[in-house]
Amino acid sequence: MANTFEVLAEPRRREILDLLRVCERPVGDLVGRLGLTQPAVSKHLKVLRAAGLVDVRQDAQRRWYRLRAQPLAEVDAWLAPYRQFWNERLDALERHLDAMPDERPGTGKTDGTEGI
Amino acid sequence: MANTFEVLAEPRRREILDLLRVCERPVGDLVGRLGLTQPAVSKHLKVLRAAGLVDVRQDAQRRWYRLRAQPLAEVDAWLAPYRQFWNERLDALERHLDAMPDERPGTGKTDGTEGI
DNA sequence: GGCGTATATTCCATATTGGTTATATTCCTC
DNA sequence: GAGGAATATAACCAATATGGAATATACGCC
Repeated sequence: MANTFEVLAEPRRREILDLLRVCERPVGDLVGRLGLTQPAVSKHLKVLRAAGLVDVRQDAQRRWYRLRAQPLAEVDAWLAPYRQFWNERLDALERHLDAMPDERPGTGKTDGTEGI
Repeated sequence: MANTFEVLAEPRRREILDLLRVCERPVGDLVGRLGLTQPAVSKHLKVLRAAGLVDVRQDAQRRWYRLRAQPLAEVDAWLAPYRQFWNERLDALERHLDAMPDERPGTGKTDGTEGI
């Protein structure tokens, strides 16, 4: 496993991250909210820990899990060049609309700078 | 499958997307660049197509595959709330470093307290 | 030290996936 | 219409991940 993308592929693990984004939580809390058995949750947490996506803090028998979002930056970085790509699509739509006979809702200004 | 995250979990599929981001390509081209067998590539393309991540255009026997980045916006949307999160961390680190008495690494001070 | 709680780990059965080989389909060219 | 190129599909195998039940471990408390 070890790869962030694979780790995120599991819906349950994304749920766990979503929960941990709100606050630090012990395993039992996650078990209750996810409707999974305790071993299943522990296993997912192990995977998340191995990927550096969560951190543990031990407090007696309880272990508080905390989000570490940093590895998600890797995903974000991979996504970055694509972002421009899907913006292009939107821009194309926009240009298309702009190119239409000047029927802009709102401003009637035509200063000629909109083609940029 | 069908879920964008799961589809992206495969390194080979991300490679395919990376290649298609550059330009539209026929299957054979991908086969050559990935060093995979043709059936393997076709399977990945099928998965990508099912997920709406690529589009096909038929031209005689050749099929040109093209990127459709839109589903990646879904991933981006999931990532959004986390983005703030990892910025916080960096900011915290920055504040931490700023708050330190001028003990920046590289100042040559050797009082032996840095092994923390 | 024994007990109960909270969590991790092991073992097992099942399911899915990615790859390979072989075959089918589609379309062009001769 | 026969042959060949480009791609898709089918059948099969090996590897792996997931979930559950049972068990082990760690810790605080009495």
